[in-house]
Amino acid sequence: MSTSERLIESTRELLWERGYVATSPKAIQQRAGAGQGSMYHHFTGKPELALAAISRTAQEMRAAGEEQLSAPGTAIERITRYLRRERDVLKGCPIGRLTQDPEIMADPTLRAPVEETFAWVRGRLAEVLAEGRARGELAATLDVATTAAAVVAVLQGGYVLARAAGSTAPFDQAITGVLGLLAGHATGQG
Amino acid sequence: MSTSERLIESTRELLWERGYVATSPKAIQQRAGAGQGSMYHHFTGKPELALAAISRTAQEMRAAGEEQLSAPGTAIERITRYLRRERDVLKGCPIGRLTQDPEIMADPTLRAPVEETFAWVRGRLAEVLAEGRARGELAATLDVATTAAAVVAVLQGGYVLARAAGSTAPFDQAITGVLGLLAGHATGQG
DNA sequence: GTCTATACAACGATAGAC
DNA sequence: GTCTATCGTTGTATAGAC
Repeated sequence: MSTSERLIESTRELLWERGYVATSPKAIQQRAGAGQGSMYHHFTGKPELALAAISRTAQEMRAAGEEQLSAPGTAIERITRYLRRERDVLKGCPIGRLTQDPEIMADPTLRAPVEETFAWVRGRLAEVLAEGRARGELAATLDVATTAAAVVAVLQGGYVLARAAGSTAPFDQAITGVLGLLAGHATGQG
Repeated sequence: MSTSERLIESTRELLWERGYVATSPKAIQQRAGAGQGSMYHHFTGKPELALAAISRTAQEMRAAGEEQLSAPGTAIERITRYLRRERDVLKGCPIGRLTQDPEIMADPTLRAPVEETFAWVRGRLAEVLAEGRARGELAATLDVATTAAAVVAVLQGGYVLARAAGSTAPFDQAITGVLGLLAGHATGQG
């Protein structure tokens, strides 16, 4: 792996573990096994490196989500697979956590991938729900946009609860809870 | 207001706006209108000051939640009032955001109030749901613990979505969404 | 109780040799 | 492309006068 690649991957890990403000160029260099000068040769500074890292993570998250949500099955099955796929729950969401970082939010360039990722997930979930509704699998009265927002919110909030508790249990409970609520809107005719 | 009080209040604001890592003693002093020596006279350092600030915020959050959840009305009405009460949505949850701060999570003393606050909210919501179920207002099949976790998660996740979007709209949608899902489990006999 | 002075490490970046 | 040296600033805290 090239030095440039190692720098980006190290930044991705550190942004996930510690966030932007708490990640220093020095820490990135050490994890990448690169020197000071090497990092500043490949990147203009911390913001440019962070943008490369965040863009890549956003891209991967979207690809992973698309994999679960475009798979065959009923809407509820696909959403269940999306919510229950293997996750590093206690590490939190690598994109969601960035919303708490003041310097990320203050920089439109760094914030854009975060904003786009959540807009995409909400839209994609709403599409899946709309398909289920159109097939008669879900109640005709179900509002797909607000339901999609609630589903993504449970995911993001589940991470918060898990980290607060120091346990994955609240995350699993929240997922089970929202799937139980959603089941009440299935027609049984999927 | 005493200097000590001003220091605690300034710390509360800064922890909310920027988090622990990104909040410096200097910034706290400036906002409080206090000098360097004055701060270190009243507190041993940043961690002790943060503990005072976090404890107070946790206490207030709990009191506010209790106010909505103990009010008269059906379970759904009380939870609706809790979820829809006025909030500084774009600032995020002052307690929830701390779960993303590496130094808060690494310090058991600072983390304890965060953990306790969410444990309390989940338990209290489960009680309200159990009351509604006992009264025949909610379906007997409803799992109160997982539903409570889902409701809190929607709240916390709603903040994340709103900050990512730079708009309160996704927060409101997520709340509307989960209340819509919950309505499907009402018996209509409350 | 509050102030100024001081200390020392870390941060984020630049300079210039190799 | 990578290294070491250097820089100015900020973070966090202590010392000691008033």
